Amino acid sequence: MPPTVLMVAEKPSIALSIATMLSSRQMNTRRSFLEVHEFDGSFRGSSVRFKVTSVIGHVLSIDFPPKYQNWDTTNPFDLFEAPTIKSEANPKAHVSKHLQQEGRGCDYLVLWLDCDREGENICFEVMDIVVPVMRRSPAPRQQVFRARFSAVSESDIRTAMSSLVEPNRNEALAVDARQEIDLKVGVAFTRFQTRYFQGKYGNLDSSVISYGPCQTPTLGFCVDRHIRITTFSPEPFWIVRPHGTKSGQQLIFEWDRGRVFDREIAVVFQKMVIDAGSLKVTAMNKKEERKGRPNGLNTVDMLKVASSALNIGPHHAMQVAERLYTQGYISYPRTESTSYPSSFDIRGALSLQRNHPIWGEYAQSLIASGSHAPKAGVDAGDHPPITPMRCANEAELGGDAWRLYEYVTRHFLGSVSPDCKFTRTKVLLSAGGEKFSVSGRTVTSPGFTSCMPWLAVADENLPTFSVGESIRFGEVELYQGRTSPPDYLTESELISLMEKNGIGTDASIPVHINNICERNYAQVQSGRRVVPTALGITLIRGYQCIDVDLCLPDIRRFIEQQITLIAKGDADHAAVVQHSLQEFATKFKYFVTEIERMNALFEAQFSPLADSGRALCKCGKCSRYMKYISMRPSRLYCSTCEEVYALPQNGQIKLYKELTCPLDNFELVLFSLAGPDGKSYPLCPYCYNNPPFEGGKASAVAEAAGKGGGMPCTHCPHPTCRHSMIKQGVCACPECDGTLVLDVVSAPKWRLDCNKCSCLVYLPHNAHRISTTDDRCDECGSVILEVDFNKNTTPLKDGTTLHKGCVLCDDLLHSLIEMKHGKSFSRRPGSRGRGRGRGRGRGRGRGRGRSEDPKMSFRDF
DNA sequence: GCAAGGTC
Repeated sequence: MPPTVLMVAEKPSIALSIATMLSSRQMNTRRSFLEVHEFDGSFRGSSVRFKVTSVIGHVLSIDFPPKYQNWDTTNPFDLFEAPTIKSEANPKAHVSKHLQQEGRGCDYLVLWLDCDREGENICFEVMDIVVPVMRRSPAPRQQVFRARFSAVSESDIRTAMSSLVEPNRNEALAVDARQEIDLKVGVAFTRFQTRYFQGKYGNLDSSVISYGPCQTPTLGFCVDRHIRITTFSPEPFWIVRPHGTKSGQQLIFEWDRGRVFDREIAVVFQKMVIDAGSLKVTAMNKKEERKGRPNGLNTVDMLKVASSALNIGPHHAMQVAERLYTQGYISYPRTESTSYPSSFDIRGALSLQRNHPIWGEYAQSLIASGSHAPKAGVDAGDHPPITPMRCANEAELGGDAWRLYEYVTRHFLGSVSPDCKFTRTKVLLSAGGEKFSVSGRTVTSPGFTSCMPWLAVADENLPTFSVGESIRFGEVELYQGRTSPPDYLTESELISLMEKNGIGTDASIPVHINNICERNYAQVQSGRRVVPTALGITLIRGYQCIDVDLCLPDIRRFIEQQITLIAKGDADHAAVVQHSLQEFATKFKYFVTEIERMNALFEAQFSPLADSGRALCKCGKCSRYMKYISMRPSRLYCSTCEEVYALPQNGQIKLYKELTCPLDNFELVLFSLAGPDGKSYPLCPYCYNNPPFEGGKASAVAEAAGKGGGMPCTHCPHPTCRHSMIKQGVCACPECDGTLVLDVVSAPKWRLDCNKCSCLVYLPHNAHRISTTDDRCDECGSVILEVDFNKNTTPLKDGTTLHKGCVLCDDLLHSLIEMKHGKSFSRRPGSRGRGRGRGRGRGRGRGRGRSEDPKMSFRDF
């Protein structure tokens, strides 16, 4: 067996390119969790087996340990000093397992991650996983190499392969530092603000009042513009405008002073001009000018055009572009570069378009002309600019995909076309000592504007003038205008501002814009203008009152500049993190002490919880009605106790028959998800927020109830309450480790709902009543159901309606059930007489502790 | 329920 070299790229597409190039297309591709391309070759003088695969971006992502996940018990300030953990970023993709499998026993590891800081960081994630499982070689031999390439081109890849280096730990550490700072700062501020303001106001309409060093300055830009608009006071101005006719053409001469803001002065100028009687031509100049062809197209520019010209938002534009890419219509759509690599085959790319019904002829003319040097542009060292890779027509792509493809193609054609050339003629004139001008232009060669007609330069005809000539004018108009406020930022302008200020990256800019919209801080309105909401404005004005740094782009710059010290090796990772966090912790502390100033702004804008919502159910502590606040996040508020009770989201909440929880006397509510298959379950507002059975496995049950920590009755291990999982649970879910619970309000389409996943089991639908009993099935241990069939439709022989049986083992019942959102629902063989009886009826009351998992399950088998 | 960064 020859030695093996494992090579890892940042994404599957690059692994494929690298393998294709290095193997001269002679590789075998197999599919594990991700694709692996194998071929034989030579490495450092010996014959080896190459395996090329990839990760999918970061393998790991940073978070706080579980102990710090509880919003109630964690003081946000403690987060600054809390430990952090890294866990698999996307557990479903099994990237870590994939790397271990492919790395086991390998002799060399070559890292082909993108050549930026994030890529360098991923190198170390990969090394941490792969190195421990590699074949151990004699001590001094280097086993891990870094390939540095500036483009995914054959020449670059081969050069990189022959000049391998070592991964750069400092750059990786810089990213680690950014991750930790972003996490701690973002989460601390977010949790504090959310708790503080949601505990006071009922109409904020956002599930979370988030803060982040990118999203908040992004919102800041929008609110800045809003403030400029609302504080704008228009001013009148005046312009002296002589009108004249020359060779039968009407002309308006342009005043050299532009605008004058004092009417009396403007009147004086007007009189001087009128008194002069005519305009004298003082000079004429004629210049060749050009409008430059565009650079190669990068992501940010594509997003800007998509938003401003195609009315496609950045988020959607990226989705469309990615689909075009995976279908082979355009090149990789995420790049910062606007310069074509020297190896780029412009002729070939043009050739692909030569038969296109719309621009085929134009492409042919470019090929024929033989001159198509693009502008220099910027090479960011990542991917080439976005270009078409296949010829396509509207019928094939349709809708937004076609419009985006058309733009990409026209932009490409434009970028390899000549500039647009025109002649500008400017005539200078004077009258009464005041200077005027009039200009015209004639396009001499449209160049790239032929295929990008929206950028075309229009001809402006001008009659012939000669120096010294006098032009009699007709009216000398005193035009009055008013300065007008700027408009809200267009999405495209916002992207430019973010890019200019280093907020986000090409990939994350659309995410940040999306974030501020999702949090109801801003809305994209007509003309794709980003208009901040009352919530967004109030937040930013609040930061401006307390600590303006918090919403300025400088906050991101500060972090970037700090971590650059690490990347360059000028400062120690731990020292920089420590110092930055200290700075932010101080800001956080100050923010907390001054929050009342921000609150004053909220008070003027939003309604207190006590005035919000409608009375719904009674509090178990004070027996008064609590208010249900339907605004996001929906919750219950007891104004007597001044307590907020969280509820499950995105469904309906109703009072549940005025039933009360035996543990705390709170009235139960019923939660239902929308739709015909939306499950519903009862919950006690108090227990939901304070799961009663603490310690041991019972708290694991509460935790399992979902990320919000809420514990509805369908998870409650109460032994005798008729709404508990113990009383209403029937059997284990066949799809997950949850329990199927009778949905008590599902009549007439009776069913069991899993208390964890979306699995549903429809019971006989012609039943008058279905209920759980205290009996269990002898065969499988499931709870016996009692079904009272409808008199007219009963399937029972003698017309009787009452039937008891097990949903799994009773032939009649099992034949009448139907499963939704699950694969199969049947009794597993060989289960007779085991296990199933435990749990039910053995739970104990709140606080007394439990020793046994009350959940019924098949899993013990 | 929380950040920002990769990528699908």
